[in-house]
Amino acid sequence: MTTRTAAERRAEARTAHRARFADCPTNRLLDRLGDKWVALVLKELSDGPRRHGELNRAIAGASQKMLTETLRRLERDGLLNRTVTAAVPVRVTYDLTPLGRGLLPVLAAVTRWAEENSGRIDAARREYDESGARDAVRAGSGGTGQ
Amino acid sequence: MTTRTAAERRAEARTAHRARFADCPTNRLLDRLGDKWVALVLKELSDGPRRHGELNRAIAGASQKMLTETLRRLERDGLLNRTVTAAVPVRVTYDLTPLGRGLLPVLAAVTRWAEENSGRIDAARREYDESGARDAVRAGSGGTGQ
DNA sequence: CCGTATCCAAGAGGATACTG
DNA sequence: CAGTATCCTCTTGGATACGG
Repeated sequence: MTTRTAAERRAEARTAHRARFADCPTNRLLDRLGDKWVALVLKELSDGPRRHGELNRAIAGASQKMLTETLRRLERDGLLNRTVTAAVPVRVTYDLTPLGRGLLPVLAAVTRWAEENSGRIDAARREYDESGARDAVRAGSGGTGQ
Repeated sequence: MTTRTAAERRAEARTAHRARFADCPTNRLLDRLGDKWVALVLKELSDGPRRHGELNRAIAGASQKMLTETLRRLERDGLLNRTVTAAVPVRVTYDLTPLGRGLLPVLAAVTRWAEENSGRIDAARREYDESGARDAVRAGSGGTGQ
């Protein structure tokens, strides 16, 4: 019985596609960058090393938990270094690795586009929300429809 | 009674920071780009218009619900157009607007960096996971600690 | 063919309190 | 100062079934 239902075949395709998806470098990166506080942390560190407390104050919106988790993930990915200096009280500094620094231009490109076009996006949203998107219905000749 | 506790002042700072955060163009864009299927949709449409069914097959990992939601959001943001041709069955095509097309180079920059550096990230992760991150503890002289 | 509605599981993110 | 632990909420995303 090699006969699988259409539903089964679709389910298989899903699984296969998702496996590839999880490995895709672009999506992995966008996933990280999409983490709520990653961009802010990278930006803050772009000026030089920062202590934990400094980051905590600069990125006041993040809970301490989220800040720590974000820093841990970035450290694990090799984007920043965490340096513990044994003193009382202990001093912990974070700074970007060369790898992390290499990401800054990419982030800058995102930022530039975002700032140049956020007005257009807002305008599009207003139009969409008002006009109920009752647009562009072109009369078709009733083709095959595939 | 203008005396607020430290906790209250921190809570206020949080709220204020989050308001600014929500308006930040960069974070809004990263938020969209972080949506699980946005990058793939944009990539697929970069070659030209696509029908709903074509996207559904090309991006087999996404559920129909997510695909539709993704497309709606992108349409609302003015990044793509949705064109309905009245026929039986109905034909719906999506294609990038100039605004959406302008985003492609940014996405390309992300993709390029990701592909060039995903190996380094994987290496960093392996090292981090193995060596338990018992690194870089430099002996301090017991300074002020701020 | 295209889309919507419903239901549901998993995870992200946050508040708070406590430790070295 | 820096970090951990706990608990809780809300959002994301997926499965499934139905409607135009």
